[in-house]
Amino acid sequence: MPELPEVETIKNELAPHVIGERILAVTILWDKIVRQPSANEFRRHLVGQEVTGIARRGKYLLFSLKNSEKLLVLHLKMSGSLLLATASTEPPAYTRAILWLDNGNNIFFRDPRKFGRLWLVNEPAEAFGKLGPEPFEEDFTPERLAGLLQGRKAPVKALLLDQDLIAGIGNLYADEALFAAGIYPLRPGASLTADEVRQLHQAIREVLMEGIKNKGASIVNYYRPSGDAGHAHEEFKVAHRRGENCPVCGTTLSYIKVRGRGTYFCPQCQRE
DNA sequence: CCCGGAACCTGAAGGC
DNA sequence: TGCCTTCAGGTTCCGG
Repeated sequence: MPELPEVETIKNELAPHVIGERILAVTILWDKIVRQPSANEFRRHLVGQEVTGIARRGKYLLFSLKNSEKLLVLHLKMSGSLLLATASTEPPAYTRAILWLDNGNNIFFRDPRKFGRLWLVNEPAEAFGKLGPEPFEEDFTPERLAGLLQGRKAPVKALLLDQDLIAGIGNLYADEALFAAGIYPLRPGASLTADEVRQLHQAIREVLMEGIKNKGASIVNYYRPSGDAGHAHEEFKVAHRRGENCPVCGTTLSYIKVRGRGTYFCPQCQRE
């Protein structure tokens, strides 16, 4: 599913079609997609509201409304996408919810695996609790990263995926960042030197920035609101490149599982 | 608190 | 072809 660069792309490309538009109707095709409140209350509160803005926090999207203090919060999880369509377009297969807008730019929330969720909340924390710093905010410094890794025995890759520590990094960009920093994914968090932490900090920002520039990575189930693919995966060095060679040294890339997640790295450039 | 694994879902792809 | 296993970009819950 979308990680930070994909969610950022969706936000950017959705915004001009959605901000200032009124929600004429809400269709929920699978009730459990609405996490809070009930599907009925969710629908009732949103109908007639005007969308005034879209923001991203980590991998969450937040829609603000004109005549309500409440926020519409959304998470796409593994397989969700938001597709824009005109009123005449049929909802694609696996559409779980639809927002009908008064300019005909309806939003289809498509999600084959049914992991995605919607919330209507007074405070963002009701939807996502505690989230770590945004990678591009000023408060995310190398020192802050060092503090987050301090005393942690878990693999550094697992820590990068922990949204309580840093918001927005997912499985693909974690692999890319560790490769760019030359760090073996199973290294305990606390074992990184100050220099390695600095490199990792810079690598995180670089790979995420590159991902945004390329409009996200379309490996499975990621589409931009237009239905187009992103291009970030074409630039990936190791992520999801099983059996291929390291673009730096030519060594065959390794594949292991870290906390159940497929992990790609170069055994030569990222030594134990 | 920290850590690792299972659970939540469905479909596609690969091996035999 | 058919069947079985593995894999897929995430989060949450549960046990140690």
